[in-house]
Amino acid sequence: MKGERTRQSILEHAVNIASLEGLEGLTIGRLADELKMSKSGLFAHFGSKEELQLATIESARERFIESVFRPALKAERGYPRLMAICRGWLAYVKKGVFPGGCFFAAASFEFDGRPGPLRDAIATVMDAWIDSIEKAVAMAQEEGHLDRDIEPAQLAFEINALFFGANFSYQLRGDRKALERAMEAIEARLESLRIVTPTRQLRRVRR
Amino acid sequence: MKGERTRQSILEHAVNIASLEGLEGLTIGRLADELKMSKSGLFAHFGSKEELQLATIESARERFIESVFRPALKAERGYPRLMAICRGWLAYVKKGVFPGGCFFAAASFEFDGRPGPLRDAIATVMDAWIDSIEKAVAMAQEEGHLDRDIEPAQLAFEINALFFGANFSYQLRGDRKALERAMEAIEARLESLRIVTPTRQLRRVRR
DNA sequence: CCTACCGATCGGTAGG
DNA sequence: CCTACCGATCGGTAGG
Repeated sequence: MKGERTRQSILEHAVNIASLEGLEGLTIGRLADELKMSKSGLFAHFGSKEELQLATIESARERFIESVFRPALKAERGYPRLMAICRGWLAYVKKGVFPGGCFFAAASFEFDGRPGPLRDAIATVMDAWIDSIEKAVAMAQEEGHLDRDIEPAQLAFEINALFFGANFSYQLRGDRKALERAMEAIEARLESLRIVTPTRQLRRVRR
Repeated sequence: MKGERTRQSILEHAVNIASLEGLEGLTIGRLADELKMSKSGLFAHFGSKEELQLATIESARERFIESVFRPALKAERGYPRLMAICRGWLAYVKKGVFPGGCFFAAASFEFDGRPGPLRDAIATVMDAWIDSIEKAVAMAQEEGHLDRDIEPAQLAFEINALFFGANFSYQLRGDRKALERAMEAIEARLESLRIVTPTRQLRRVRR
């Protein structure tokens, strides 16, 4: 039990370091120092640096899901949930859920040229995430909220690109408007694909 | 003269390594090994690792400009040049001008959380690049090819986001359609802004 | 451009 | 969880 608590606090710290300095910039010595543990004591929790990195990715995945994906599931299927995902993602960057911006955007670019288990783990998380966006798009089409002509994979690609572009402009360029720019682009794109039924419009006007 | 040639060949190799493993993953020992030089012989060209990294960024910038920006200047001002920039960027990823995908996308995400001269150098290159896109948009508006209502900074943001999203999907996810998806999104967006029809204006005014 | 070094830090191990 | 250690590699220097 206590070992598990220690392990969790190590990983929370590891995720924060990695989001700023990269997963390769994460070193056991520094992590132990900052947590006032011995290197070997910390090391014993994982067995190898790669296992530590894999556990760090998994911890980051959980934090991401709790912060962005799970809250969005409270919104109604279809257009509202798709919008909740988008607003949630931008809010997650603004809130600084990871101190260095989106952990997975950084990890994706860090490992896209390095084959191995770390790259595979990151790709698996990202595949699942893009798939979640695609599913939200498909649901919006099924509910009759969104034009069926658009391929879910295409729209998911575009939405994710605007997320990454927002993270880039916000974190590197310090563009305070970056998150609003992304939202504006997403809204314009979704609006152009939206199917507004008369009943729905009436309900909106009355509200 | 000969020293300069050696320096250039060191930097070309350094750029390739850094595009795959990151600017921090670039080490003097490995670089010297692969170039069959002594560490200290290579080191003497730069004086410090940071100077090597800064020179690597500058070398990558030159390669990028020669590959993407300068060819696009041959296209006519306005819409054609803006399209040439977009096609050129996607072709540059497809051709593998840098073996690990876009050097500056990777460097941006690697250093956005690490203040210092390297981050500043990368930010300066990216600011200039985004500015080039903005200028191309503004010219297209001046030439009467593009709706003047769109803010150049907004459209440049969107185009760059689609570039980064394409690089991500292509490099990490291995999505062969990624570059076409980005082009499709860019074309759809530009097409929607291309000519201001009376109908469109009416709808806008009413809002 | 080289050989021969330096102290610091890396991931990891032995033994408790 | 610790101390005490290992070989390898890091950026960098001295001297030629």
